[in-house]
Amino acid sequence: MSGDETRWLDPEEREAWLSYVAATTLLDGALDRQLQRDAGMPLAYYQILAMLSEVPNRTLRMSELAAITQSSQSRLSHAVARLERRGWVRRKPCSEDRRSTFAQLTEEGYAALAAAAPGHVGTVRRHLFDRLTPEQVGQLRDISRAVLSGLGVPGGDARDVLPG
Amino acid sequence: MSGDETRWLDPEEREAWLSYVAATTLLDGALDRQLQRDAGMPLAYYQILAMLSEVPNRTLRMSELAAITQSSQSRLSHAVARLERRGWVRRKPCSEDRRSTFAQLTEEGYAALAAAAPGHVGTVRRHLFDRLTPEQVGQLRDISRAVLSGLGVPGGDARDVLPG
DNA sequence: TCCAGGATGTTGAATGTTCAATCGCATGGT
DNA sequence: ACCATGCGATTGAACATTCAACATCCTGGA
Repeated sequence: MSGDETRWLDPEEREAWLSYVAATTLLDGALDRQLQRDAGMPLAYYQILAMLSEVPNRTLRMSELAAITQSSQSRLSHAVARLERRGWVRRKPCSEDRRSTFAQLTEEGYAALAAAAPGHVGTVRRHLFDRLTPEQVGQLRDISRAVLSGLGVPGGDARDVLPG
Repeated sequence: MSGDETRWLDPEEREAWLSYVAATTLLDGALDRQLQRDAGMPLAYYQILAMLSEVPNRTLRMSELAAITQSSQSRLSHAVARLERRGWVRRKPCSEDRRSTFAQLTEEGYAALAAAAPGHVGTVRRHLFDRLTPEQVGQLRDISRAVLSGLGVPGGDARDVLPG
């Protein structure tokens, strides 16, 4: 608002930032390409299916699904529409609150997820966890949580990848 | 190739992974929205302008610019086309190798970048560095570099944000 | 010299995401 | 009971990215 008091990044921060940006961009791209190539879906869709797969009845309200996948409602709505066309997800109206819609993973959707999971997890492992020490895994978790707490997300947990 | 030997994520890895995915997704979204709102450009375009701004003559070959911004050539070509329409970047042919094209930051582009930089850096600081200890900044750099080394990127450096 | 193969860059179509507007429904206050 | 307000979800248009195909040019070897 008033004077020019921008605090620029110091050299340590700058290096960390550049490495971080490059690493996340490339990692994201690698995961996306692997899934697109081997399973015909982008990473965002895999995450939707994965979240649904781990929940009772494989069903969630659209708004809950949006929250758990860090997606806007609009984005999720478009995504579920496309997943529905592929037969991987089914919409069902909610009788208690008729504004709500349930999204349910179909059998075909579960099968597609189960087929995609090993390749996806393998890629995550190869590109990320195989290169980190156990200490670094903990550090990554703590750093991520610190960022989340600044974006209005409680330190709670969630689910992904596949059920046990 | 043979039996089902998928190594799933253990609980530590799983937690780290879920936190990481949520944090990067939300951080990316926050940075993108801030820039779009305050400067009318997505983060990817900011990074293109920032890289050009820190290089002699504010000029790079398209392929170099693609490499330094972790972008595919196609993506960069589309992006530069749009930046050119806005008057922020100019293309120039390369006489030594006529397959190549130079991309040069215009004065207007530099002005747009300079106007956008304080808000962008402020957002990075608020959402990321203000929440990390100095140790964690170093950890983040090391983790990112470990990932980069597994994706065919040398541990070298690069530039971003703005020149000094 | 000639040409095969690789490098550089662009293009169009298909796909995915964002933004703003909108619709129907629920809730709480009067 | 009424209605203002806000929530849940969807839609269409604009925007951005990916993928495959293409055009152009360089390079090295026969």
